[in-house]
Amino acid sequence: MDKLLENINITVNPELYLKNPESSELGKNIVGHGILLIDEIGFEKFTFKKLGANIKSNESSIYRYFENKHKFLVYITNWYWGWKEFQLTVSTYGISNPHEKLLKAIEVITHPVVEDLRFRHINEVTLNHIIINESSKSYLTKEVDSENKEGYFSIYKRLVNRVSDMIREVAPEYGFSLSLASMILDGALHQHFLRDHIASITNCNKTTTASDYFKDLMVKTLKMEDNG
Amino acid sequence: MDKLLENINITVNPELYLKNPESSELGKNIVGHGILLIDEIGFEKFTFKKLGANIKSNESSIYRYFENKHKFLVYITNWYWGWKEFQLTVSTYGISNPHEKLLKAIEVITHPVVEDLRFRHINEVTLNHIIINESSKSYLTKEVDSENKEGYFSIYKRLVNRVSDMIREVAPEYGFSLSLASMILDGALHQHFLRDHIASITNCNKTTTASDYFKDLMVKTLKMEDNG
DNA sequence: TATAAATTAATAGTAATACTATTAATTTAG
DNA sequence: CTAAATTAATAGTATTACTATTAATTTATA
Repeated sequence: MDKLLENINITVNPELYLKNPESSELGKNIVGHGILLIDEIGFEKFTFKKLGANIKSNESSIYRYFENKHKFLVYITNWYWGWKEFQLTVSTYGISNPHEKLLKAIEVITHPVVEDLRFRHINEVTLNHIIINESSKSYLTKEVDSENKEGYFSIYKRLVNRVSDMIREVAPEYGFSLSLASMILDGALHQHFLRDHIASITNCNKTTTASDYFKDLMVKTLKMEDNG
Repeated sequence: MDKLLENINITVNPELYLKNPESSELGKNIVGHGILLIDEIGFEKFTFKKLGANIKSNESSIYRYFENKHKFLVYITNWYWGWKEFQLTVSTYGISNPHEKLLKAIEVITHPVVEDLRFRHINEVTLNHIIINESSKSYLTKEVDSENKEGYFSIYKRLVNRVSDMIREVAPEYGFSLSLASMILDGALHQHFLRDHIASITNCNKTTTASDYFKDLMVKTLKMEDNG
């Protein structure tokens, strides 16, 4: 399988860019250093001018790739969820037991990210920080309905559906598989945020992980302990 | 009890304003119309200049009350959670059965908001929209740690703790009461958002409510059906 | 009721943001 | 080798998010 996975690349909705950033060195630099800069100064203070200075390129050159910083954020968010979906597919592929499969999926979603060397221009750990701290700003906008129609969130929706399907395989009679799946994706990010910044209102920390919490929640909600 | 409740007002951290907006007509106008304007155009496009035009007052007059629009958002978010905490206290006050009490709390948190005529300058239904769509922007910032120290989120944290306490009364052996409580508060907002904008990844709608989902989740997670 | 104090309004100004437009220089492709 | 495509550089604009100053109005109190 190794060889097969080497030349994987994550496909992102072409609506999100003017020129595919994967198609040139400058493009990869924009994405790679854009991620580092957003993590450093936050999305509000992030501008293409600053990014241009950062990569010793020009503001206007970046505008040839992305229309504005909002689309840039949606782009990297899509990339992240595409990457997660890929990991989910690979790591649950061989598992036939539905219980085991679902728990593995929860693990992939809730565990801290580690660097993926196959994508050298992207630092996935930093990207994960951005997803935790900034990604909700990509959909909490007045344009969410039109952007949803344009398919800006389709990768994320597909991922929720995959998890929902796994839930239904374990508990066909459970009526809230979509809500549970979407809550786990969002909730995991939220718990990670609280652990790092408002620790007094979460039980998640280094020893008790978010994975532990969500696996326990899943087992109890779907009554998985009885017939595993 | 009615008389007692008539002159309630919600106390918000004075760090958040320069002059208490409750102390004058202009101040109440700023808050009341600020809420309507944010709901109308979104927080990103909201400016004090536009709000000034809206209430036929001057931009600089608004700056006498609030340092910037971020503090304004934190202020109205605090007001909202203070108001919710008050509702929670009142509606669970007489209930001695812990199961019943917790389910009532979940209901208060997850049910759609209705207007509270005791606060005439604030439209709570609109404010609830803002909490769903914009409130996470009040803490997803680079300043979250220092603002947390200054007590910007203390009302919210107190509310999470109250719910967590109720959870522990029902299930003392459950180890994730804080995470569960914080997830319900955040998750309820998220499910409401999805219902309104990305409906394909939630089971919540007019007939199956977010309340139904979260109550079911609570009952199963804490095994409340066995010994209620 | 006069007058001082406090509040509110109005005007002007600034650095930065989020772009667009144009032209020049460089690279790449057939 | 030349045309096309890409990238860089420069300049410009409306808006944002404020600050500072002064004037007008309201309110409190002696």
